[in-house]
Parts: sequence; structure tokens; C-alpha cells
Amino acid sequence: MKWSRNHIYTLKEAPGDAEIPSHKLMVRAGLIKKVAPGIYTYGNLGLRAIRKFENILRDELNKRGSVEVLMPMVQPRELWEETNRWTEMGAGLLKFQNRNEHYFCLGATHEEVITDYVRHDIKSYRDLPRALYQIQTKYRDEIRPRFGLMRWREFIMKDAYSFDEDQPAALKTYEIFYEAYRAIFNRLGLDYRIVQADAGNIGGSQTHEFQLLAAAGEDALLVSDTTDFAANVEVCPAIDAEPIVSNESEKVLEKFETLKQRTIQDLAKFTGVEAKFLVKSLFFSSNDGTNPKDKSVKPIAVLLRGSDELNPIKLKNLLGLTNPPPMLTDQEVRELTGASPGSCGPVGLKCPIYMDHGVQGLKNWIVGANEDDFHLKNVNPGRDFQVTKVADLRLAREGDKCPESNGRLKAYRGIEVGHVFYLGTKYSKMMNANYLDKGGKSLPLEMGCYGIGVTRTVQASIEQSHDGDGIIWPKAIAPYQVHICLLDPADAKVSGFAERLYEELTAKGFEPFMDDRDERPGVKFKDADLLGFPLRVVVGGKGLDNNQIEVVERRTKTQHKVSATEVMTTIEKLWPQIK
RNA sequence: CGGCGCGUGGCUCAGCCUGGUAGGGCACUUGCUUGGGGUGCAAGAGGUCGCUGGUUCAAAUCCAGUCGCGCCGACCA
Repeated sequence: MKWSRNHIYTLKEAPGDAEIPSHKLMVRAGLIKKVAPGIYTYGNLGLRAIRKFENILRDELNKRGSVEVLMPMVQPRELWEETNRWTEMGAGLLKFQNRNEHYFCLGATHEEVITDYVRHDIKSYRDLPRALYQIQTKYRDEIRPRFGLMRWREFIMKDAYSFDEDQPAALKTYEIFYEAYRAIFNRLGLDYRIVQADAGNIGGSQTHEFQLLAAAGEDALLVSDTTDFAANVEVCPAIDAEPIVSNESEKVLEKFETLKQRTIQDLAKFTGVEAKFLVKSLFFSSNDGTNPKDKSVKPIAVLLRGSDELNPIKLKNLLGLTNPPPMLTDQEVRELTGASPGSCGPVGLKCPIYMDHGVQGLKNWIVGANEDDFHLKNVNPGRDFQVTKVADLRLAREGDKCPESNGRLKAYRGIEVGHVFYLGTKYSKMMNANYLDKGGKSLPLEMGCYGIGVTRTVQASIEQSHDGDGIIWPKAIAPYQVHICLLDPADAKVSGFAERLYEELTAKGFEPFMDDRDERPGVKFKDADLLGFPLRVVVGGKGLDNNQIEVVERRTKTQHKVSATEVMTTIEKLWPQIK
């Protein structure tokens, strides 16, 4: 490809709304251009990187027995109603009507369509196992698309779905995808972690996320410093590295005035007791809005140590809800407890009380008295109130104990680029996707689903692999491989050499890119750094006259000055070593 | 939906407070110049200052409304 024939317009300045490096670089290098919030046109270079990544996906999936299909983007309401997700997915589904006033939505995910597809065909255990995938544009009507965090409305995703006879077989398929994903991300040569995660409203039980590490990442991860344990903070077990166990004996309950002490920090200062020894009370409605007809507020209280934060996902899972429960409003708290938030506590409450396991070791607590500006001291569960259930409810954090060893957890930020789920029979049961086993018994299909954000992975790659001058493409997805800076395009001798090199590279299977524009050398060097293809060859009059051609590695900026006849062999020698 | 902020040539921004001829830089066109890390000079083309209404002799500027966008939050496979 020659620059003069391509449609590439680099920018010296990044758009005003770009915050993170990958966003700035993608726009500056002309990889993408915004059409509307969260919706982009991919330029030739961006598309080539996407296509290369897609082909890696195809390669790794095809050789493990998955089969590529393509499902529609526009999907009828009826399918989504079978799984209740027409309403459950809420406004995230972009819904509309056609001319006959039939409702449709744009595909945000394809469990419904794929299940519908196979239920008509798979009738027997003889048809199993089966794994189908597609690479396709998804549309999710995100409340707030964030380029900074790579939350697009329209994006390309590879989604795969598996169908098996029973759980052991399904988990075996899960392993195959897990390994395929590992192979895929290894081919990018990037730093990633596989972490335990929450299944979200897609259902299912076993799930892992593939996270590319990057400071701008949206997800907080905790990784063991001794084992390969890693988890999204959403589901990471919270275990104190040094548990607090009080051996005080229970003292007499007392009420005391705490005028205007509303926050835990205030209270810690006022009482001289550290926040980690105080107990705070939070209030939620266990009606998470899943059933729109149920407008009632069913309050619950949650007790945590003052220094800890609630993990809403753990609470959601404990209560068996679809969504994290909403906090009660100040007014609702007052109706429940008789006091404002800040003066509330568990004693005398009529609602269920859930307690984080970190609170267990404390004795003679200080908690709100359910009376404004008063607290109680020497409160003890069992004696002064009843605990409904003790559970791990707090957010894990750096320094907590590793659940699998005596090591500690370390915090990272990650960009979720892949996700594997074991779904079980949730969708097959709801949609009557059954097969007959050997004994002629009708059973629901065991399903798994497996996603990789294609466009997100490309952006995350740049986020992890760039420097002050521009992009450093991982070799596996670089839009082009060898960037020829033709410094004197008007000089027949120089351009002749560049042309021959270009032809020879092409003949040997490389993907060369030639900057043949009538631009000054400085401009070409700056643009070559920005575009970030793995190798650069500088071909100019001076170099040819001295028989010194420069071959530069983009990642390390290492220069190799070689004679004209050695250029090709130098490229061939360097290429395998490049990441 | 709540909080904050921004809408001025293709891009990036100034001007607004204190109303009076619409500007700089990048990019683009032409000429000369330069030619191995974003040359220099000169001459150009390109904008109903988001939109609507109001105040005023006069509005990019002040007021009201409206639309759009961005950030934070809630939400999110």
C-alpha cells in the first residue's frame, strides 16, 4: 500500500474530548473517526488491525472445532420475550418498530437468536457437542458511552455459543474456549490476566474474564502475589490479612450523645476509636426493580466495619437478585429507623440484618441509636439484636489475604476484552431447546457463551503498547508490517530502489507500506512513529549514496545501518524477533 | 436522570467579564524557499459564532428558552 493511494489524514492535535492515550492516538493516526457518541467509522488502518485480529480469532477457534455463522443484527421482540430480556435488559436494548408496527431491537447479544437457531435443528445427542460463533457488529444503547473507557455503542464482537449434553461435557467445552482465548491473547504478546468474575444478568455460574492490564482500565482487579489467583474486585473474596478478634467480655449497653457526628470519620474522631473498630449500618431495598409490578420497598440492613466498603455484587448474589439492590433514600431510612442516616444502627430494627464476616470479631460495638445525634456503645449481636445472616459482603482491597495461599492481593486495573461463561440450561429451558439422550429422554441443552470485544481489544492493545511518539502495534495485528519512508520520491534512483524493495517485500509475503508523499523527511518520520508499524526502512538519496540504509525497529527505536543489498536479509532476520 | 462544564472555518483554541469591522495555530490552495526528525516567507480560499426569541441604535459578547456535546455519578455481557 502506498500512502498516496490511501485515505489517511494524520493530526498533530488530538480532539478535545480525548483523554486516554489510545483514544488520542487512534484519532490522530486516522484509525477511527467519530460519527456520533459511541459510534465510529473505521479508517483503512483501523479496519486492517481489526481484520487481522478477527483472523487470529478464526484461526484459533476453527482449529478447536468451532464453526462460524452470522446472525442478524435486527431481531424480533418475540424472541427476547421468551427469556424476559425484552424488559430485563431495559433501555440498553435499542428498540424500534418497522412499517407494520412490529417491534424489533438491535442485537446487543445473541443468546436468543442462536438458541432459536439450534433448537430447530438439534434433536439428538448425536448432534452434540456443537460450538458456533460469529464476528459481528453489536449495538448497545449505553447510557453514557465513554471512549475513555472504551464503552462504545456500536462495536464489533466475536461471540460464540456452545451446546452440550450435560454439565461435565459443557465444562469441557468451557475449558476448550478458555484455552483458545489464552492462545488468542498470547498471540498479541500483551500483558493480560484471567480473572474470576460475576456472571451479571446473562446468567450462568462459572465465568472468567480476560483483562488486558492498563491504567485507564475500567475494572479493578486483585491478583495474588504468590499463586495465579486473580479476580475482578466485584467477586473477590475479602479476607483480612490480619483478622481482628476481640477477646473483650460483653459490657453493659449505653446510649451517649454524638451531636452532629454523621460520618464514620466524624465518629472515629469524636470517640477516639479507629474506623476499623466501628460498625456502620447501610440500608437497601431488596426489591431491585426486576419485577416492575412490585413497587413495594422491602428494606434490609447491612452491617460493615467503618473502614470497609460494601460490595453491591456480593449483596445482590446473597439476596438472589438480578440487579444490585438500591440504597434506601434518606426519607425511607427515617421511616424505617426513626433517625437520619448517620445515627442509625441495628438495635430494635424490624428488618432482616445482614452482617459482613469482618464484623464478627468485634465486641462491644459503637453503632447509631436510631435517634438523631445519639449512638449506642457496647452493642453485641445475639444479645442486643439478631443477625439474619453473616456473609462476605465487603469489597476486597489491596493487601487482603490471597484466598488460595498465605500471600497478599495486589491491585491492578484492567480492560475486559474477553469473557467466557458456563450458562447451564437457563436459556435452553426458557426457550425449549431440548434434545433426546441415548435413553430417549428429552433434556435441555447445556450452554456456554464466549465473547471477545474485537474493537475493544484493538484499542486496548494501543492503550498498553504506545510511547510518546505514537502507536507501537503488536506484530500480530499491525495494519502493515514494514513502513518505507521514501524521502526523495522525485529522484528516480531513490524511488526505484524503494519500489524494488516494496516489490520484494510483497513477494516474500510481507505487508509493506510506502510513504511516497511529497513531504519533508521530518514529517514522514513523525508520521511513521505515529502510525507505529513494527519496522521502518528509510530510503533517501544520502543513504543510497553512502550505501547506508536505515532499518528501524519501532518498539525499541533500534537502528540498523546496512548496505543496500543487506536490507532484505536484515528485515527477514529481525522480523521473527519482533513482538 | 442528578451535578459541573462546553458549543466560534475540517481540527485545536482565543475573543465574551466591560456589546461596536470575527481572530491565532494546524490542515488546505498558489508561488518562491528548504530538503535525513513536524523548513521559512508571501499571497489566498474557507465561518448565518449550535438554534430560537428577547434587550439594544448595535449581540459571538447581555437575558430567557431550546438542542447538541463532554466530564463526574447512577447504569452496564
